[in-house]
Amino acid sequence: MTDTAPGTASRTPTRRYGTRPTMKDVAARAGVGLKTVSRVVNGEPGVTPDTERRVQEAITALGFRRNDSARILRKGRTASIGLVLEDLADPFYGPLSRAVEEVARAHGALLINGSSAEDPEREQELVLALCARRVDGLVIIPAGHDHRYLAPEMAAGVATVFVDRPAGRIDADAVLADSFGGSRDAVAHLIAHGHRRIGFIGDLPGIHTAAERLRGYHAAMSEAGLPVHDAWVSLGPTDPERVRTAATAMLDAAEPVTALFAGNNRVTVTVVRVLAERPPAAPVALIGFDDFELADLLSPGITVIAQDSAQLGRTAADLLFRRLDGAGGDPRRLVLPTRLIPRGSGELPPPATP
Amino acid sequence: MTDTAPGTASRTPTRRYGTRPTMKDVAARAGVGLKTVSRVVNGEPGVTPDTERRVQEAITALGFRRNDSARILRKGRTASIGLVLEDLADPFYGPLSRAVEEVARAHGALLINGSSAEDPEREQELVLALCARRVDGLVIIPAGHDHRYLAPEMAAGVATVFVDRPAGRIDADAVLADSFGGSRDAVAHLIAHGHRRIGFIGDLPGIHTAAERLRGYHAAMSEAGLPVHDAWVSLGPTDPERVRTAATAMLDAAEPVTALFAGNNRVTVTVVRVLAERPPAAPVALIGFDDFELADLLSPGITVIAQDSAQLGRTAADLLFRRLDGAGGDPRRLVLPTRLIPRGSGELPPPATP
DNA sequence: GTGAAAGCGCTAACAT
DNA sequence: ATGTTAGCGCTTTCAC
Repeated sequence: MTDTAPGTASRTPTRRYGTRPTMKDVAARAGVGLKTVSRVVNGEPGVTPDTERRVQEAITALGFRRNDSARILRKGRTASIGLVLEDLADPFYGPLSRAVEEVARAHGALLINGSSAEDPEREQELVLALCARRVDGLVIIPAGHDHRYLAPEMAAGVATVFVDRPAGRIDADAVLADSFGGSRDAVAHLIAHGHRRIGFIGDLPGIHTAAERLRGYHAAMSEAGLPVHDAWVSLGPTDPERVRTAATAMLDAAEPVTALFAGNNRVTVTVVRVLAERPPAAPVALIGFDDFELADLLSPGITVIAQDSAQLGRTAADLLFRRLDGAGGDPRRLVLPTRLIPRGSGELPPPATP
Repeated sequence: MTDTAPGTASRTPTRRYGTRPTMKDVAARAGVGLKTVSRVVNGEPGVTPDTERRVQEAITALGFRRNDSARILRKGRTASIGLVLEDLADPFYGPLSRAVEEVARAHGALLINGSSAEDPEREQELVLALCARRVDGLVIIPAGHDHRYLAPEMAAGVATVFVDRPAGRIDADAVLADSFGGSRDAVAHLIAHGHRRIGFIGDLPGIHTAAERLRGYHAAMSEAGLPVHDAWVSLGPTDPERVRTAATAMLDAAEPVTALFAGNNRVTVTVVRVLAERPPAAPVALIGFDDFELADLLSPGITVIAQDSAQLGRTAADLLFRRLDGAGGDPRRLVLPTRLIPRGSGELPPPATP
């Protein structure tokens, strides 16, 4: 890892790892003042081309790189924003975080991010760590329901925007998809295609989007004058086992559901697997909330309620930087529309009843 | 957003946003010395329960949060690592970055990440920005081919591990999947099932993995004594249009290929679409490098060469932290095995020739 | 056009 | 058990 000049028997003079040259070192080597180095490094005017060259030489010779920690300490702004999401590996959040990053980049800011793993304590821990780093702002996909711990930080000037789910017990900017409307559309679509017994398998009821989607389901059913049996609704964790059990129970009941509405992409994928294992003679209709790759290539294609997660991220980040640029006013709540994409599975009719 | 004490007509004394209380402020309010506050904040011993309580009260009353920029400046270590990848939205990198994050978290470090968008300049810009922040270490999925710009940083003690692709023109740790072996296996599998004319559609030839996969393709063909026609190989960007054109050309040629090997997940998905649009009478065999969700639910299921991207990330991060803990020695290159998962598409025979 | 001095908020080293 | 002093590497201010 260390290289020695060819023909040199002894090691090159020991260079302590972790000790980096500072502006002072560069100044000494170039024979100029500290401030002149600072000017060159930051491209400030007022330096002779000749001195600038000498400083540049010293910089490359020494391998100098400005220490941004010191700079941040002095300037107060970090040019970085924090992103806290639920799970980096969830495909729904990929486009979202990428969009946030693009906006941050356009504003010359770095992205620091972490996953809460849907754990409120971990979310708080992460958020406060980011605050200690003095990020200029935060984009949060909340896992918890009580964000009062953020009040002092926000009062101190940390701009904060919540995405996908609103903040709990605190007033803050939020950018959401229309979970209620999208779900109502989905269920109404199934009803329009003749279904009367429709099941809903959703995420944990504590999660805002899950509750909204359930509300949309109930709204569509009641608007159509249809009853909802307890056995048709299942809320819980989205692990395959739970979803599989729930779906099977609804499909094997005495009066089975003829259509299913899946509350998010993970649920949908598991339901697709369950349906694929059942006799194709009596196909079950399915609509899933969230689009996913290859949904169109399955047979039948999976009808979904699509929300644009990149748009969600972009909108949130835009709002954040507007706040950072001094935009005042009350906390805003932006709700983005969803879109029903019919692909076949949501248009299957119920089995003919004699 | 601002609240006023009830019964107070005038605004509370203007609190400048962005000005946060410091340890000095806390010390003054608690009537103790600065160092005592530091002790309490950092949980160091040597503080009376009573003074500790007074300090804690002052901390919450003032909304104090330690400024980690100052701390970092003083301590020299940032407890953060940087991750530079190609595209946060690519499903292949989700599990990888999540694994890196988990390891970082286990070591009490934060993750700062950015996407290079497969642009070498942007990669360098990002890496150097992270170095300026004095990250303790870097995990890099390189976009460029010349990483000599990193030499001064590495000499200064920034631990660096490359993942998925090796570093260019510099000696550094790398954790790779066995692209060559996996590809050879894939093509040998197709040959074993009777294919003789096999097409390869891969990524840009400058990308290390793409070159290795091409090499594996050639190795398998030549080991079987089969010729390779130029028209059977297409390397280029992975956008759908390019892949679609390449696949169509190979399939519609006078002597069409009877099987395709797709060089990565994006290519595979497009090829699947192309094949789905063609007459099902003469099915074309397909193996894809990289597994992807729902590959088993398509009909036929898609046979793939799977690499464990989470394992790749975990291994890289583990190595990084071992380096940070002082592990010396020459740069290492770790190669993780791949696994062929037969699902149907790779086992289709060539059309019967009379 | 250039540089010296002060200080950002914290921790390390040394008093008391 | 607690406080004081110095200084991390930079930017700000002001003097030359």
